[in-house]
Amino acid sequence: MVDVRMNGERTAPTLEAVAERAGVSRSTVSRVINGSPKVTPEARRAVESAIAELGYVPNLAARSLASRRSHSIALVIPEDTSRFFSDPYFAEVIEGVAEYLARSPYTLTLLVASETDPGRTSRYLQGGGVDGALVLSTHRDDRSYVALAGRIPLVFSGRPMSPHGDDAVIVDVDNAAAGRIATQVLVDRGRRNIATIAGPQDMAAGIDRLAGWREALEAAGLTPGVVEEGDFTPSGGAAAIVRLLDRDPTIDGLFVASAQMASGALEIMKQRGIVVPRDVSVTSIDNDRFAAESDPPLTTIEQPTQLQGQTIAETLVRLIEGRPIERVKILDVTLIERESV
Amino acid sequence: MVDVRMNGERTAPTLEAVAERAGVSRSTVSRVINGSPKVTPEARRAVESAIAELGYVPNLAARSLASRRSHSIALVIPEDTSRFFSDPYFAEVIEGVAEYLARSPYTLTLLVASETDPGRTSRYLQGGGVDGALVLSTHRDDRSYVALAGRIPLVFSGRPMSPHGDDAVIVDVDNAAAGRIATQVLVDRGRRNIATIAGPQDMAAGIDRLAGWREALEAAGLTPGVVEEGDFTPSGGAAAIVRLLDRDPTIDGLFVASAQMASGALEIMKQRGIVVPRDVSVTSIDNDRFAAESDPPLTTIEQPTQLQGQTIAETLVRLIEGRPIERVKILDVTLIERESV
DNA sequence: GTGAAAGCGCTAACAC
DNA sequence: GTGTTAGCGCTTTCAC
Repeated sequence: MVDVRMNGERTAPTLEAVAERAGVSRSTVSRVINGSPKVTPEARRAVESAIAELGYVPNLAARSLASRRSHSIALVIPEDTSRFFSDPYFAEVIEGVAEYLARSPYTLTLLVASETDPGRTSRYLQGGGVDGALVLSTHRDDRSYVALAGRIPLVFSGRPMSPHGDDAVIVDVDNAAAGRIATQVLVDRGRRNIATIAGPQDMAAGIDRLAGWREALEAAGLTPGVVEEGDFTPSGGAAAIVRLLDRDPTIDGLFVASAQMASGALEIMKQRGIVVPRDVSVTSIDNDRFAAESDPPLTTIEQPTQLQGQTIAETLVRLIEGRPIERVKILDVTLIERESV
Repeated sequence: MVDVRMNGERTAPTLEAVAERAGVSRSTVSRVINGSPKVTPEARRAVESAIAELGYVPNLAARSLASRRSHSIALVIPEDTSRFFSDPYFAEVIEGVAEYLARSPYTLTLLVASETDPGRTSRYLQGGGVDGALVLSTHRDDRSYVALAGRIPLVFSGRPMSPHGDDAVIVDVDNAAAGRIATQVLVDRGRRNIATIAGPQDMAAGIDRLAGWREALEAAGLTPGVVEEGDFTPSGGAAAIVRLLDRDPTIDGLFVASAQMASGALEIMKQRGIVVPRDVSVTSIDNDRFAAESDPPLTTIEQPTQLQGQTIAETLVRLIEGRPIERVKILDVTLIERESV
């Protein structure tokens, strides 16, 4: 039987067409496609050539309807798009995720969360289109994602801010240690009036890094210097240092919670004739281009960003497949020494 | 009847459960979900509250299997991930796409093309998981995508390099005009020995911009200066200007095919004591942070990047829905005047 | 306006 | 190892 249509519209070949052509049943075709070992070499070859001749491609919807798994996972992009793309951190996480998944049968889908209709994203995720999702934590209200965790496999990159039960799966870097180590460097350099430009206090990373700064100071028996909050961006850092110097022009040490903010702060300090590190020693977090290209280059904390990406991906896949996981995994950070202290 | 399982595993409520609870048929539920007008207000309310009470979410796989449309479109990310994220151009295109789609029933999926298995991406796209795809053109071999155009709705952002029939749908900016205008500025400033750092000659944008430069020079009766090729990145631009000055240190005008390359070139020129624009006038293409933050700020060509994103999205949606489209759409560019000429 | 019935294209027991 | 038989959860004619 030949497929003839009045309008010439071609229909994509189905698994059934492959079966007919190869002279086997649909089950056998399905087995070949899914790599089952229970197929004789002859049958396999017959099916494979039928597939090639027909240019057959399995229908994903049918497959996942029947098997109840899509073999695709989502990485939700919750921030406004422009911030997401301008922050090298996200790019590295994604690289790690993509790298891990390339070696797995899972496809990565970056889901741009609609700001206009937040429910839409969560509906999509619950609709079975993906087997699970990766959520990069943000300051935004992440309650809806936390709630989702009970319905589909979910892994958070960074601790979510919303109250989450003891069941949220989280991969985070040791932000408190990062703050502590970066501050300790300042202490070790003999700095005594150590201020900080903290990250947003509605983000876990912002809170934990500030806590680390405070801990290091207390451990050293020093009085914490002034604190100003920035939004993790260069301009936020610039604005923060202005306020900070207004409040206390006598600081001799400064811990900045992100390299982006530090680069903004450094520029203002240069304008004001403050020489780093002669007048003020500066340390930061993130080993990205902002840290390497600032003037002077920053002594900073490197987070294993790509590893974090790989780890959230691996954890999610294990979660989906029911294999054992660590519910909370904290990754270690490293000190990178440069000229800013 | 109550859903009781030995293992306590909860099953997602189906459309049928909603129908039962609302006391209507499955068809009616389906009509409500899909916004059909042929439902009485009472039936609609009954269904809606049943949906809310059950927390029902339609199964996407089943829906698209039955309706043969997924209401989701893919934006294929073909470049290596890191380049993709470091280029502000892509971010802006995506913003445009996301903005348009937010107002439509379509969901955007960024598909990270697997380098290890190129066929995988194209199989995914053919598998019916998406109704169509957006492809950002690259220097990479894009033959596989061009071929795909015959099988699923596809819109190219930028002219693909591979031979494409007269049926490829393309949205591009007027790169030739961009090159012409940027070069004309140099001519108007009285520059006579005008060189260029061209983009990669295996990318349409690189080729067209170089052609524009040449056209402007010929129209002005000037002999084209030296040409060096860069890879659109700052370091590529730096390397190119070194070679270029080696070949001809007497240039008084320079057209650079991307702001990123121009920022790299500017740095080298500064190092060598070449003062811009006193010694050499420079123009470029792209109005991004590289153009605005370079020293001096660049006179450059602004491409309507976000509009391009909106346009490719709109074109694809129209294509999917069988509405009329312009097969090739060329967007106009604008001159931005700053201090580099 | 509403319901019944017939699939969409595939996987997954189960029997052979 | 292979085929047969049921669905997966939804949309969609087609009668009513």
